[in-house]
Amino acid sequence: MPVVHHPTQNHLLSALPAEEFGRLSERLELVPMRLGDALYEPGRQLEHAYFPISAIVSLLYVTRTGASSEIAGVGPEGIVGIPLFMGGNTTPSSAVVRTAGHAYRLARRLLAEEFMRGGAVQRLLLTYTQALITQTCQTAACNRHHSIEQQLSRWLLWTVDRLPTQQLTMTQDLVASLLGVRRESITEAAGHLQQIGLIRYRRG
Amino acid sequence: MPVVHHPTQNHLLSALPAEEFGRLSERLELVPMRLGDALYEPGRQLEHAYFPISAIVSLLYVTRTGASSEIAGVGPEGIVGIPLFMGGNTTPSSAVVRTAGHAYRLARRLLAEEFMRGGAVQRLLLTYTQALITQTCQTAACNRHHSIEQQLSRWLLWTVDRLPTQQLTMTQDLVASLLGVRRESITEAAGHLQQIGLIRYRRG
DNA sequence: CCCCCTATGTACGCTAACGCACGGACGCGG
DNA sequence: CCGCGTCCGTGCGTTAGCGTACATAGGGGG
Repeated sequence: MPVVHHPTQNHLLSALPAEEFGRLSERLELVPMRLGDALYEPGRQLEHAYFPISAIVSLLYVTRTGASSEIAGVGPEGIVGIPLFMGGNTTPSSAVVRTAGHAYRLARRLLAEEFMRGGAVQRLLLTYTQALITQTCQTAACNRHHSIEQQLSRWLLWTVDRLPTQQLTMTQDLVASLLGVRRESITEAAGHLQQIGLIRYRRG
Repeated sequence: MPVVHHPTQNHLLSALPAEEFGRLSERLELVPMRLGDALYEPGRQLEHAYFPISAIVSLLYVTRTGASSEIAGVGPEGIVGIPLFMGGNTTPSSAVVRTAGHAYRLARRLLAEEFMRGGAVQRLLLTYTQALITQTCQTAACNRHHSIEQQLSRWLLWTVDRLPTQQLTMTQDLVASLLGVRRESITEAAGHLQQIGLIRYRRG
């Protein structure tokens, strides 16, 4: 099967054969994503799918009492908006931009049409969905069994794998609310990781 | 769209139109499922999908150190073997029979073929997959934020919803290993639930 | 250059859950 | 009816993480 690479930084898009990519490329809009932007909120109708280029997006599950936790993350390797082609038009989780950057945006109807053709687009999206399921399973297991320091480490490794540099700008407060723990616990864990020389950081 | 009900206790199968169900019904094998049977183990190639009728199956994620936790459950409303049509032929989780009963079994190739036709089978399977994702998200969030008693309650409610009677035969030890907690913690939580009159139980 | 806002560090008591150890009780098989 | 294995209850001490409160420190704007 011919796999052609295109000048796109999103791995899903660049793995598409020329034909499919050609159909889609005219419909893709390049949009900026600012830190904290909420792409989806639970219950709301989804209107677009997003293919991150340089941005990273968190899928958050927020309980009725306001406690939240990150279920999974999506970077340039994936797509935000899986429910659009899986069936429901809403999602139980919200999607928040965790690292600013850009993404290609595609309207709901166009994605659904292309998915229904059943070609490479469908196959790629389903495979990625399977990978995302795997990620949520890991998250669930980590939430039960691992210490905060372990979870922070996992989170950091996952994140720098998706960044151009090894540097990351983010407050401890934000990390804490993503992991669903106290800010002070992050201070402690990050302090320890720094002390044993695995990371360096300063304000911000 | 015509939805015809068939003499099948599996909700996915009975929601199929007559044509699709007809094609599949000859290929379905009725198999018994005993408590503790391992349908899948991580890394192993999957050979069959299972449509539970009366049985309930746990999807477990087991860490390298042996600690495990239930990611999701599958009863008569669903199917075990989602990776078969999503792409990968292996799964990161294992599947274990948690309540004995029966299921219809379908060979990998046949399920894939039917899925590729893109009709009602595909639509139903994808919608169910979306539902399962939702369930795993909830599990992840519960694992982080809720007490053991809350999680036990959720688990019990989910389970009796999928049983013919309100009765459930299971050792505390097994429940504990599913939830990924100590057996003693279950004793305590179950004892309290009994004390305030929400449940009754005895040995087994 | 200084001030203030925000982010980070630290300390203390509290609770949920853990690990371990053991006592007791139910119920099945002989 | 008796014994024994399995399952359930309980009681320790220990620990990770929480909630709260408050003390520093960096750094951008006036």
